[in-house]
Amino acid sequence: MQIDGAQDWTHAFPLLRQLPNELFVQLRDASLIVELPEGSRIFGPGQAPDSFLLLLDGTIRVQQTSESGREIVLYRVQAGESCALTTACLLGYEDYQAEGIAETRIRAVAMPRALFDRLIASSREFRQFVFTAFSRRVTNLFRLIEEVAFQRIDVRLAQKLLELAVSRQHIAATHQDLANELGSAREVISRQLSEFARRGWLRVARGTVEIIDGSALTQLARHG
Amino acid sequence: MQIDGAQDWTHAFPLLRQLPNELFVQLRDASLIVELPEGSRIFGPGQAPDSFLLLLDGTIRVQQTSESGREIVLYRVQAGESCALTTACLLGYEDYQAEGIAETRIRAVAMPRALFDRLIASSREFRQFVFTAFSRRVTNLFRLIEEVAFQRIDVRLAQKLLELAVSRQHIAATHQDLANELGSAREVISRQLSEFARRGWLRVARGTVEIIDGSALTQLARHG
DNA sequence: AACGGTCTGTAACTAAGTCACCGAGCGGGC
DNA sequence: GCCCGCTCGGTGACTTAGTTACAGACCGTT
Repeated sequence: MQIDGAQDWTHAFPLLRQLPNELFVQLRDASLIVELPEGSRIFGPGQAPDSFLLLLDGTIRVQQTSESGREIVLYRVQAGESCALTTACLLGYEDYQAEGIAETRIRAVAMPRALFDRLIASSREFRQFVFTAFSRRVTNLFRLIEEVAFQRIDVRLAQKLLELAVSRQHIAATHQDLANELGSAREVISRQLSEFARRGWLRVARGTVEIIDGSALTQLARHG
Repeated sequence: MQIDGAQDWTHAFPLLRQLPNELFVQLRDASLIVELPEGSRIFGPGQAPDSFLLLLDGTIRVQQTSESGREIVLYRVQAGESCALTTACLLGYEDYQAEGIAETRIRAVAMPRALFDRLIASSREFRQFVFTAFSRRVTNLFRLIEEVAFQRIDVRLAQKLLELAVSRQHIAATHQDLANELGSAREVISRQLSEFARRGWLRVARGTVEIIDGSALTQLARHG
């Protein structure tokens, strides 16, 4: 089965194409494509989602803010992934909330709750899809807890810089941005960056970090 | 529908009694009751579960250990709850692991994976049960991350002491135990306890903490 | 060129974690 | 009882992380 033109968003979710024909049609027809500008708050205090989201384009940053204003990024949802975890949580058990922010302009399929339930009920493939996404997220949350609790900040910063660099050398982020990623404080990050710069591993300029010696960072990141 | 005698474990899970008769019978017949002594490792490096657990009696402690040997308790599974999160994770996406330890002698229903899948597929009630458990756990993980990242250790210790006390005054735990609960270090906990004792909030003896002024602890616990 | 906002640097301080060591308490074996 | 060994807790010196309170640099706008 093929769907053509503007309607065909299903290429982004190969797994869903394995659905039985009937369900596939339901999914295509009952789902809504939503677009949101960069910076939108997708969910969080005051803005609970009423549907299950499949992200087509863009990235969603899920983060938490403390009373004192410090932030930490919990995870990101990329194109081709579902917002399973947070969505299901917010749908299922209202109580406490993380915040989902569109990091870029995003396009997503919003699946009504009833359809989500029907799909879970009727498709082994869809269940697999959802549970795999869940478990990957939870795995990462476990890792995050371990890192926040036990890992040194210089190691975590090195990891994060490498993660943000991905083959580029320039990272566009303020020290505050990096602190928010790690749940640390700006001054702490500034000091660490100065130290890295002193060792010749990188250069800092207003709003950017340029990686010079990636392998040194990699070594530190692996608990060097 | 009623089941009598030794077989009837379903009273612990009222929700499951709402299942359609046919499924209920399947569940009862295909599930196995397992018993494990205190201290057993239920899952973790080297011991993955092959079934979904519903806990009838006892508590399971889910924790993580760092390279350096420091530990942190992620959550506990109590009687009447499912091990949904970790189980599903370990089943779904093998990679990283927390460790599940029987804190007491435990009795649980082990549901084969195939049955779990069948129940998810066929029962709205069961889906609700599983997803609610999931979302509650994830909510708590989010809270844990926030606390580890942003909360002062004295506040966290006060919270933990109150949680462990639950209307009793005596807590049987070594300083190391308390440190493991919070993902902190023994010396840090010892110092905090000394300080609490100095203020007359509690008394410490080898292996126990006796709470004297619960309200002072409560006040601190609420970020006093 | 002046201005206001954002971003970064710095110093002094507190909190948390680490390291190394010691001694107290406790239980078992004799 | 007494000794031995182990667990548990206390302590001081030190490092790392986070906080507070600034000051100054940078940048786009007017």
